[in-house]
Amino acid sequence: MVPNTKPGTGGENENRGAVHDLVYQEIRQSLMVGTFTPGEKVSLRSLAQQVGTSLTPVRGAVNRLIAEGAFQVLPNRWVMIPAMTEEKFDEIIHWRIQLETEATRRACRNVTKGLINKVESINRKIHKVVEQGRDRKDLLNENYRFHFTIYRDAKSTILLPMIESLWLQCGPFTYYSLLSPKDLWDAKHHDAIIDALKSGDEDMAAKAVKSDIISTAKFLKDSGQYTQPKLRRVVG
Amino acid sequence: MVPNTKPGTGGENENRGAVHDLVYQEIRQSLMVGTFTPGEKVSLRSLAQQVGTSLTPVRGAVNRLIAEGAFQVLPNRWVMIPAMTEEKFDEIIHWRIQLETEATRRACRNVTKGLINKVESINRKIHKVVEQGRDRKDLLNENYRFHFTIYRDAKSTILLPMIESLWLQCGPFTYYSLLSPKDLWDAKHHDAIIDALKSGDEDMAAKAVKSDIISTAKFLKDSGQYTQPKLRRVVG
DNA sequence: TCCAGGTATTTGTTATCATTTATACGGCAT
DNA sequence: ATGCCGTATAAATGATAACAAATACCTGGA
Repeated sequence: MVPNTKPGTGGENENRGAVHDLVYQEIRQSLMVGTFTPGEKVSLRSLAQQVGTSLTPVRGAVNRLIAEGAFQVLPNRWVMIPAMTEEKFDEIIHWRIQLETEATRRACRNVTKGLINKVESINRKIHKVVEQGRDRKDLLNENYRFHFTIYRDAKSTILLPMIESLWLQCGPFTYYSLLSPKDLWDAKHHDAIIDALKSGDEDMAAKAVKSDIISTAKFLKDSGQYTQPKLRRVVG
Repeated sequence: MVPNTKPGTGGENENRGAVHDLVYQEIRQSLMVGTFTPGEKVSLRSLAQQVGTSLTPVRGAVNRLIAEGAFQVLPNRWVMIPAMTEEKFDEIIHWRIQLETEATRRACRNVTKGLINKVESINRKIHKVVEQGRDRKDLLNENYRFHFTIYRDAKSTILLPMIESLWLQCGPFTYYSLLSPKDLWDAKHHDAIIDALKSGDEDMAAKAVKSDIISTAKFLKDSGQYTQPKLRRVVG
């Protein structure tokens, strides 16, 4: 984060006119990586202080995240990370299966060598991280990259935002469930997905993705808890 | 729209603290009712002038609408009403069927006399408007109310926003297709939906909703055109 | 007549300030 | 000691101004 320049001051940042996008990405990343806990309240001012800009771009980013379901507005007009319930989680998983299998099918139909290479590369990295043990944040990021690299090739402006929204809605919960180290999540279905992409068999690809989602969901449900802390202030 | 009060001026409006919501509703209404045409560019300042506020609340509303897919951001950072293509339309219809049948099923499961009364009342109004001829704007509004009165009773924070988004994305196109007066759209499947709700038969309800969506979509595809004008300035 | 370059206008973006509203804290009465 | 009321603090919200970039327009030359 660069700006916070006075109105008149030129500001020595390239890529001007996109600060709220950077803020959006930063908050989104924080959501995916456990900086916020479900049920936690956040204030625009603390976010602004965190990212080092004024409120304006933060408001833009937060508004977008609210519309995407990542944040929730309380009657007080305060913003919080939605709590997760089992019912909600099951519903999200249900629609993730519907939408993501279809996206995978479409990606399968116009599969290219480039896609294969990209997902194989990402998958290698995932396996390496899993073997080496820790670093769950990287795991979450790479898992996201793995799936959305495929979904993007579905070339659908309808599907992609809906899937993104669903991921965003279970992002914080996912991280906190992953914290409980009973088992270690491995990306064991990823290879099946890649094989299906290689063979161009969309039924197989859809089945593999479904298995991946279900097994990950089961893993989360086993290790996660729906009780939400509601403690923790975001900054000082 | 009331405000545009100078910072110091008190401003004699009730319901303060929700201006951007009003703006959102107003723009949304405009989208549903044909004030904007697919492919048209809109500027924040003209919108602000239209609704009589400063840019700030407009920006909030527009950001939300962008996230919901109702607006689209061009590389220039300009905002436009997305154009509709046949492929996109088919995809939207496909998912509308999936999501709305499920929402209807859920509403059917916890159906109440209150819901029946509400939808019957709305449906009567629709039939009256259809008989009397014109007034397409009212027709669109009441049709929206009819369906979402049901969907809201599905009590799902996951489903409802997704369905809203899909409606919003085909809103402007819907109106413009409705302009071509080859036939007149009638709500002929609404009665079947109501009957199904009354009997609590969720399979029947789902089937009725699916028929409604398909027939409405067919109507739009017959009368509508995907070519988008791209003319028209929003105001002076 | 058509094209190029420069200026003016439009538009988005951000920062700042004023206002309002809701929560939190502290004192008073019971 | 506990509950209620008034003040203080913190929060979102809206308006405005300054800036940057892109577009539109206008002028001059070929």
